[in-house]
Amino acid sequence: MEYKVEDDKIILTNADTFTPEGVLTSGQVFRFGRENGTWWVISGDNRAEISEIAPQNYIINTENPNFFVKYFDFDTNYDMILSRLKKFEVLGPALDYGRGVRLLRQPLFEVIVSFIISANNNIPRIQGSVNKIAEKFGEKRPWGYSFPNVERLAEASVEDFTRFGCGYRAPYLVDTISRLSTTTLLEDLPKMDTAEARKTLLTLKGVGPKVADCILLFGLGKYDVFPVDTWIDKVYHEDFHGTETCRNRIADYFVSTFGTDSGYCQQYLFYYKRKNITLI
DNA sequence: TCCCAGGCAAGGC
DNA sequence: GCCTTGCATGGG
Repeated sequence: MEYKVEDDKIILTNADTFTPEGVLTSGQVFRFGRENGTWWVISGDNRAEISEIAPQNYIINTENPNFFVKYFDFDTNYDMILSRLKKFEVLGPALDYGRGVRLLRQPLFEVIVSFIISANNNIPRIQGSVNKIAEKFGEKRPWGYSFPNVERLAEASVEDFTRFGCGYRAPYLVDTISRLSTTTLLEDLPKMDTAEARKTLLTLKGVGPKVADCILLFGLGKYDVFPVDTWIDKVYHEDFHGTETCRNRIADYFVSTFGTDSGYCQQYLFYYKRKNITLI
């Protein structure tokens, strides 16, 4: 796969390890859509539109090409990751099906808010809540609304988040956003190793083991984690025939098996397990 | 009506 | 430490 950056676009050729479906509908991002064949995604204060101009050839139109090169992680070689994971026979179907999946490098604050909302929730509802947050507290742009920064979202009340459909997570959001806006945690977390960052994240309201792992994976680029939700729980019992019931121990099992490829492995398995559920 | 969704906090032991 | 319970809300 090769890419070329121009002023207002990225040109992607021989894209054998990238598809819009794979990166956008694999449950790691909540502000995206498709309009007559063209996919769009908003991250932070940036928007991109992805068009397929030929098989495995895409044009990504955006005002910030450099942001999206990093966001889509085009400098990481997925052939290497796939060849390592391919040695595990049980992963075969998931790797074939999810060949276009990549792990996005997303803005930390947006990931923390989004995944606190994700707890015991379903993806369409999460999308609704995150988009309403942007529409009420983000900056209006020609292309829509940015996701608010921490200072701006610290103005939101429990009632606001309840109105956005966040349910019982509303007070957790207010508490955690207040803490993030009055400390240097958002600057400090990226400097920590996985264990220290995880321990720190677990002190945030609304952040337990699974949400912490999602933040580490999607917002901090830590790949030695394996978020275990209800779908991965099914994978563990149905496909790996595991006997543990405690999700912490299930996560430990996967990390000890897949090491620093755990995050990638988890995303392929999650995407494959939900293959009959369409988000767009 | 019941079950489910990218689980977590709080309380009891 | 581990185990149980309550929890908002919309969709199947």
